[in-house]
Amino acid sequence: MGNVLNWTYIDALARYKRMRGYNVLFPQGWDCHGLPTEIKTEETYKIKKTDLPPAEFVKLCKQLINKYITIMKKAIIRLGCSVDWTTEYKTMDPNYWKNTQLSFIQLHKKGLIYKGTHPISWCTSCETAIADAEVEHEQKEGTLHYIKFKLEDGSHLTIATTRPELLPACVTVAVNPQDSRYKRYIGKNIYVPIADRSVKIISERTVDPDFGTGVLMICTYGDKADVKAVTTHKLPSIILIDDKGRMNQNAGKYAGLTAKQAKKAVVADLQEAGLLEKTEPHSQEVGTCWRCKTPIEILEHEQWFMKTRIFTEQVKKNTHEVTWYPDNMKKRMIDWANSLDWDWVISRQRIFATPIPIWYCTKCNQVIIAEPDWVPIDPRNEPPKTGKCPKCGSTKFTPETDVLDTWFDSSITCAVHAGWPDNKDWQKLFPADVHPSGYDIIRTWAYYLMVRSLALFDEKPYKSVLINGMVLGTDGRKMSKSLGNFVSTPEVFSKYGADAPRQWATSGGATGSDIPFRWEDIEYAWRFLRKLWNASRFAGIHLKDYNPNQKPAKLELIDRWLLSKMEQVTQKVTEALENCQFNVATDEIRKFTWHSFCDNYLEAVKHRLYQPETYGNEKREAAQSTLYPTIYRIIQRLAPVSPHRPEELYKIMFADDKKHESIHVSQWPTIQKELIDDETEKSGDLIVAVMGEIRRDKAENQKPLNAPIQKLTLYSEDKETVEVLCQAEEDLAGTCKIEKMEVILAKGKGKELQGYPDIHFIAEY
RNA sequence: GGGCCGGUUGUCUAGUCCGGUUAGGAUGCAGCCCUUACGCGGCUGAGGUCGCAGGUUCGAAUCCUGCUCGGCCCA
Repeated sequence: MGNVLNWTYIDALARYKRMRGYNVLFPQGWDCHGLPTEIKTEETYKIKKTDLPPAEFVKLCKQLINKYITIMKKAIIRLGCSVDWTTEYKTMDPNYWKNTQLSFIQLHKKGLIYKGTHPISWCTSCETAIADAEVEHEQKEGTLHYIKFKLEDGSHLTIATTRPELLPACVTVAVNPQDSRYKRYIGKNIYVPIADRSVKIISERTVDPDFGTGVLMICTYGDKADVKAVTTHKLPSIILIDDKGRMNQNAGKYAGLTAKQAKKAVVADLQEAGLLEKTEPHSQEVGTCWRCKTPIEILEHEQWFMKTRIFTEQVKKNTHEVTWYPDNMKKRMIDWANSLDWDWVISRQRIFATPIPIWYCTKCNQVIIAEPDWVPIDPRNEPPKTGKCPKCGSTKFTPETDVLDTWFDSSITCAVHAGWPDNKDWQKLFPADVHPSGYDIIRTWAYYLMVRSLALFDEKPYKSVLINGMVLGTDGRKMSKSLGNFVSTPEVFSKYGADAPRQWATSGGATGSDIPFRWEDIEYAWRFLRKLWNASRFAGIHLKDYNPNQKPAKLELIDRWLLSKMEQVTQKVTEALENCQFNVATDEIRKFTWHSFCDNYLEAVKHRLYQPETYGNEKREAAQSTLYPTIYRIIQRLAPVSPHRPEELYKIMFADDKKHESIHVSQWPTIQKELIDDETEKSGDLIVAVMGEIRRDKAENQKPLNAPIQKLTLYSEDKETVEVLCQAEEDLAGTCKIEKMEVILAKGKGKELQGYPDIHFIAEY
């Protein structure tokens, strides 16, 4: 149902803008690459990606993702999204990843892409980098070792660690600046045993004084906190462990041992030196490989980077220039940009992704980057088109086997949709007017689009961002298959069609907020549509002999009341949609339709419609010429949110007269100011209040609603009020079955009219 | 630990930016009603110290401060 939410937002906006006369470009692309697809493929075919050649594995990934695209496309069409399917593309198609590679080459030329080392999570058993999403966390029993670190004055501090084998990689010792026990040691040197060198004690407020002794050793790298500390304090890194999990030459005499063996040896040596104070059992959360459960190591590896931090100020400036719906979401982007510690790591050690168009000369190590006219190209299958190394002339090359981060594909979508790089005039459609997104990916999609667009084109990628929240299950938690609070979209569609869930999506909460899934809300939307259908059917019966082009009839107060309200509501709905306040728009349409129109107006004119012989044909025509534009207006305003039912009604009731191909290309109503009149609305409200009061009175007296009232006497001391009541006497009497009615300019007698202390009445049955 | 969002009737939610309406709607609950569109309906009613404590103001759900409890994202 999450897709229903975000797709409804986009489609409602597209349909609304189309009715406002815009030639809306509504493209659709499928983001295919990435880890989830690889994992799903492995699960589905019960294989490991290393079991077969990369090209074969990619083929399976494609098959699988195509299957899901078919399903999703069906759902989008079923939802009624007005996508222009001629624009459809998939990021895994060479035609698309050609663009991704081209953008890589351009950025490389601009000097914005470089290679550098970076800490990454690594599985020493699978010998591969793994993404954060692949790291599982499990509770493990370990041992906390208390180790003495000597100070220059001969005293010592004791640190607690679960990984004594990392002592040779200890780059600093940290204490909390608030900790009165250790404050005075900050800046002093301390001697690291085993490593046989001194480090400086630093102040770090993330150190928990209650853990162990409150003194923490920072190693490269024991955990993510170490990575963070190294970055913030600009510390060196000493990598101890190799890709297979063995100690390297940095471990000195422990080189060649496994981490486990090394731990044993180090502990024995510490004990011998009298530096091991004590040990105690300790339960801790350990990151493990999702596939083989081996504890992960954080190692440094060479990666490709894009320079992003140099754009931070520009990103912030442009973010402020973008309109955010809702506005507070821009903070997430600003905070994110401010918090970035390092540049964007764009390489991935994976298979199903856009290849990095790079080769290395086997002889002289020269880096060869593809020329713009070579792409799309997969270095894993093809040598560089020059044939020989430009530096040494060698003809042997090693391909770059790393691939690009999926976000490198999707961070050029705004430009690609506009026609870049093939259409010369792509800048006409760039920046995009709207970028739709869930708030959970502002830090990725919205951010990467911005930074890439600034780097490539020196221009922001979008003028506005439309944010949708998450769909919550009936238990109030984010809806997901694993939590078991999942409701499938086809199930909802089969029970209620598409229009009702769309209304649920727009009315479930303010734009950008999470909305809970509730069957009751879908049902309400469905009942509303049925109500509209029945009201239209009723109107249709009475409009059979109505000619929209006939000369306008003289309207009664209640007619003018409805038309004035209709204009006001149209104005409110228009403003709401202009600001992407879909909930406000939907509420206004529903309230007007159900209450003002159905409950009050229709009931108030039935007598005129059914009995022209009593009330006169002119009054029937007045009702007709109010009904007709009102229903048209209702379905027009509803069309962007719930497109199907309004279209059906349009075809039945209006198409012959209005002659648009569809209601969705009809012109959005402009406000007819001459119909708005505050006095009329006030007077009409009074008449509606009297009708309500009579209903109440009948209910209190246990009378049926159509029970006749022999005589109704209304009292008011206000002359204008009396005039208004007299003016609507016939509609009042006709609606409430009042046989004789009297309005008296005098002090009140009888019951008070609710909300009008000046008006009293007596009903005689 | 950092950031953001939220706490409004039994339940879900609008309103908060820009202070003043009888705090709106839905659902649930109770009562009544065959009313020439709709009983898959209509009418009527009950239900709220707007998280807590201060402050600003003639006036606070709304602005400010602190606290508290949830949720999400990032560490």
